[in-house]
Amino acid sequence: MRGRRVIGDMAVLAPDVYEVVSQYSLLDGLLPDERRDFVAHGRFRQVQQGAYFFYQDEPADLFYILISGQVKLTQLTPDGHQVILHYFGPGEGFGIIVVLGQMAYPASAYAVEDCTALSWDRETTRALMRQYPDIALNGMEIVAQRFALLQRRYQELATQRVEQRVALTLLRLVRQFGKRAEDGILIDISLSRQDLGEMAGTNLYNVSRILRKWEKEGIVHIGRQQVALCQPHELVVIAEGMPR
Amino acid sequence: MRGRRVIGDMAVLAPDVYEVVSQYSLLDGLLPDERRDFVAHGRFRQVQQGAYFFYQDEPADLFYILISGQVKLTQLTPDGHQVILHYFGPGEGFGIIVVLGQMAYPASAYAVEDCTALSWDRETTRALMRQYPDIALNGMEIVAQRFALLQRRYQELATQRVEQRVALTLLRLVRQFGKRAEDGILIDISLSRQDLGEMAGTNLYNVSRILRKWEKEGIVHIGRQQVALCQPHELVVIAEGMPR
DNA sequence: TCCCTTATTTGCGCTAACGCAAAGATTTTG
DNA sequence: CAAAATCTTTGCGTTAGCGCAAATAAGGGA
Repeated sequence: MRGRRVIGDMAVLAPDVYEVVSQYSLLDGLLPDERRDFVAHGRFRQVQQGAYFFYQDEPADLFYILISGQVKLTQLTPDGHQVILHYFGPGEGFGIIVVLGQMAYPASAYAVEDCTALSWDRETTRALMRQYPDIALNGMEIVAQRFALLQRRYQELATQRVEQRVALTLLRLVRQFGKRAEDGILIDISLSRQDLGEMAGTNLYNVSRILRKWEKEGIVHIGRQQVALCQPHELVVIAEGMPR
Repeated sequence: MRGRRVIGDMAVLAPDVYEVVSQYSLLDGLLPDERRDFVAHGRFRQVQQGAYFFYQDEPADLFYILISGQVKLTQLTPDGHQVILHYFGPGEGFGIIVVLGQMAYPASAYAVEDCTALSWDRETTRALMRQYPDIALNGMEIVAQRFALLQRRYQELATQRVEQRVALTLLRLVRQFGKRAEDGILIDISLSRQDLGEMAGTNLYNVSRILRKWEKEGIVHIGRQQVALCQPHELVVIAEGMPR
């Protein structure tokens, strides 16, 4: 992140911010000037590592597009269990689904690293969607994709066993956060066994046992809070098949 | 359903059809004439019991609002497991989330009973949303609610045990399809033990055992393909609490 | 550098849940 | 009305997965 100057409520942003936001598929089909208008309505916000963009059950009044950093979307159950619904990286939007309703955030957004983001409030978003209907339509498409993904994860949780779900979780994360490394493709986020458990619907003990087994089979390389895939194809086999 | 006359591609519909559709929250904030315009663009379709409105993986080109009957939204896994994502009753829309994207239906829509519905194709829907931006905004809200519901079910599946999930499933169904009856509140859809299992993420044997236990405790009345709740509050207790 | 905190591994016992099989009940069909 | 089909119940053996406990490893800060 480079600097910014604030003029009234709006932010005149460094060029790279515009780059990141305007490439988000929410703005597909808009002209450069329209994109600039959209970005100019966003308010700049920084959230430190370990802090929250918003909390579950709080009124949903802002949606965000992440510029830099990583965000974890979590849900806490009344009995203290936590579930990780999604990780977001730069250029992805979150809160977008709920900001238009009069509802509360159904989940909390936690800054895994120091983050910068732009935010838009409900009324601004509504106004922008009225002015540029493409934004609303693109929004629907983004939501549809996230919905389909969640449905699929629901189905997996209902029908697949733990080992397959961990494999599926890793494969999804590697598509989103994979970076080439010497020892395979590294999932470039801080990811504890606990985190993986909360994503795959199990506990840290099982995750540890499974990763350990895969490590011995040469399928993955694991370290503290990180996983790298050495033989992704083997994971695909595990994720799909495996007689029950 | 009363009669209909088809003029070109559009349907001039009996008043009760207009009633059902125009009360759907998708049309909130529209004037009666605008609602009529929207409804007039819908195409009438009948689907017999046991047939499908659409199949999973087929291109998503139509969305529907159900006029009469019941629809089950299901997903089939590669290894043959079925999951029930949702039941729809009259006045509810389905396929609405995906029709705007270029995606395939992520699930199949099965007619549990003889059904009648109106449908709109992608281009018509886009055009109507451009013309009446409220429709797009309402659509976002509907989607947001369905999304929050699915997230919650995901979380339940990940953290609650089977008995609680069955209780939660029944409580949700009773809110949607509950009808007063002599022996309590009947869930007025055809609902086998298998169906309940596919909703709650378990198998028919466990569902049978659990319902049987509750029957003996006087909490529910069960029959072939049906469930009535006698003491809903007891179910709430089971759904929430229960030390692990 | 050492200490403290946090993350990971692994053994172990336990039980919730699975799923076959077979019998019983209810509905549909010919 | 009998036979077939479908749905439900229940016994029973099995096991996948849970979660405590305790040891080990790896950072991070003073």
